[in-house]
Amino acid sequence: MSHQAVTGSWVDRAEATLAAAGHKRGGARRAVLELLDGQKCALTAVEIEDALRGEQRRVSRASVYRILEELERLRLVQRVETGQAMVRYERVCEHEEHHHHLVCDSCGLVMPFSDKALEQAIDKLSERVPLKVSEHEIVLHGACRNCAA
Amino acid sequence: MSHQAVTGSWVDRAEATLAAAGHKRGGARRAVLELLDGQKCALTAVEIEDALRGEQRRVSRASVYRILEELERLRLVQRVETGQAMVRYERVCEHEEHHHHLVCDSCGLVMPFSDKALEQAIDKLSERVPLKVSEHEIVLHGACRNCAA
DNA sequence: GTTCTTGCAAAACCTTTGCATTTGA
DNA sequence: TCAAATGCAAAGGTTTTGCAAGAAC
Repeated sequence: MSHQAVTGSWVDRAEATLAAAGHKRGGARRAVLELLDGQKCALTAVEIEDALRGEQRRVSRASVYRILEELERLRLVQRVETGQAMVRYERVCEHEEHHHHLVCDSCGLVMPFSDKALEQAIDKLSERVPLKVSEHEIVLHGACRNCAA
Repeated sequence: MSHQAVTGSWVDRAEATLAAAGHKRGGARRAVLELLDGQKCALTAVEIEDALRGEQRRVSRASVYRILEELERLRLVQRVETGQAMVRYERVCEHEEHHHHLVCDSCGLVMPFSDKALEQAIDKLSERVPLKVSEHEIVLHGACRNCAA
C-alpha cells in the first residue's frame, strides 16, 4: 500500500499547504509541483526550467527560484548540496523513507540511497550535540560504476 | 602527544607537498596556509581574504581561489558545503580525527563534531553502494544554543 | 478590487579566467 | 633565465530583485 492511498499525492498536500499559507493557485507553480512529484532524485533550478520548457509549460527562471524558495520554506521541498556549484531540490514526502545522496564527481550523476544504521547513528548523536537539530544531509562522493571502470 | 611532534606542522607538510608537486613558494600562499592552520573550522574564500587583509598580508580574491583550488587538488584542504551559498574550506590533517559540521540556520554559526558510530555506519554502507566512495560529507542543520533559546 | 503570481530585465553575488607583472629557483 | 605566483580587471554562471502585467479569489 502506497502512502498516496492514505494521504493523497504530494502535489495535493503541497497545494493544500500552500492554500493554508495564503497562496493562490498558479499555473507555473503547479507545473513545478508536478514535475518534482515525478522525480526520483533532486533537480537544479535550471534542470527544472529546461524540463518544463519542453514538456508542460514554460516557466521563467525567476519563477522557478521563487517557487522553490517558498516550497522550501513550507518544508515541501528540501535543498540538496552536492558540491556541484548549483543547489538541487527535491520534494519532501512525509511517509517516505528518508534518503541521502551519492554523487559521482567524475560525471555528475546523483543517486539516492538510504540506510537505517546511518539514520540511527544520526538520531543518537543529534541528542548529544550543541545544536537543536532539525535536519541533516549526507553526501557520499566518489566514482560511479561507469566512471570507476 | 600531538601529531605535530611526529610529523611536523600542517603548514610544513603542505609546503613539502607543494614543492614535490613542482610549486615554488609564494607569500600569498604562505599567508593562506598559516591562516588555515590556525582555524578551528572551515572558512569561505571571502572570510580568508578579509582575515588576511587586516592581519598578515593582503591577498587578492583570485589568488585565494587559485590557492584553495590547488590545495584541494593536493588534498591538503577539503571543501565543506554548508548550504550557505558559499563554499567553505578547511585544512586536512592526516592524523586528525575525521569531523563533520553543525550549521545554525539562524545565525550561520558553523561548528565541528565527530562521532565514531557515524563513521562506522558510513564505512559499512560505503561497501554496499553503487559508487566507489572516496569521501563523505555530513551536515546537521538546526538552531545553536543561542538561537534556540 | 485586492492580493498573489508571473515574466522580463537588470542587478547582485560568488567564482573563474586572461593578461601583465613580479618573484622564486 | 624560465616557470610559477600574484594582482587586477573582466567574464561566467547562478541566484535574487524591481517592476509591470496578468490571474486568482
